Amino acid sequence: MEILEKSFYERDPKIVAANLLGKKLIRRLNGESLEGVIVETEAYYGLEDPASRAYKGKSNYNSAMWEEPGRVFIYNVHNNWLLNVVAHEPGKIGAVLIRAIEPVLGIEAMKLNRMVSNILNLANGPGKLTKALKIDKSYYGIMVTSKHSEIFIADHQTKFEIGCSRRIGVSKDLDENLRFFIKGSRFLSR
DNA sequence: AGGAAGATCTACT
DNA sequence: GTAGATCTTCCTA
Repeated sequence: MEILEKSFYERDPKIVAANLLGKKLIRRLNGESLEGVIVETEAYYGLEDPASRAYKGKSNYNSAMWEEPGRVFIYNVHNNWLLNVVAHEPGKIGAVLIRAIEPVLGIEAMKLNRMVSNILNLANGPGKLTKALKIDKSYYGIMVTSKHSEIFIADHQTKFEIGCSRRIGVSKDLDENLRFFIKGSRFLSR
């Protein structure tokens, strides 16, 4: 198992979003390892993207989008924490939202965190997967490129086709398909 | 003090 | 599949 390096995230957000599909999201919790395969992502840009948290300029809660690629960027919407990874070319702004994972390890712990029993309903949405993995604002800014992090992303061997569509739930979207997903996966958010 | 938000749950057609 | 209620965090004034 190989950790994705910082250079992986130093590219256009949509490239990173598409390439994160099939990778493994790993969460260390109380000596246990909770793992899932990323099956759905979305790319977000900076000042030119009306759906982006960075659209209205830099402030305290979104400053991570300007900073080092490979850091965790977390914010809250409707009582849900959403997990992003900072991703952009040098000097630019951007992040990738992780929208859904397919649970592969630590499933019992995830069920307890979510209080549901159906695996298909464990982490098939951005707010659901943070609950399943017990992720919140306290992890803001940590690097996902280190094995010692509580959250990191590793390479993983799978075969699949990539699908893409408009972003979900966005009131003002760009004229481009910026949502990426594994075709045929049963663990997508819709 | 007021309002908006990249969502979720439930209940329905 | 869609519609409506729900609610915390953080912005703007």
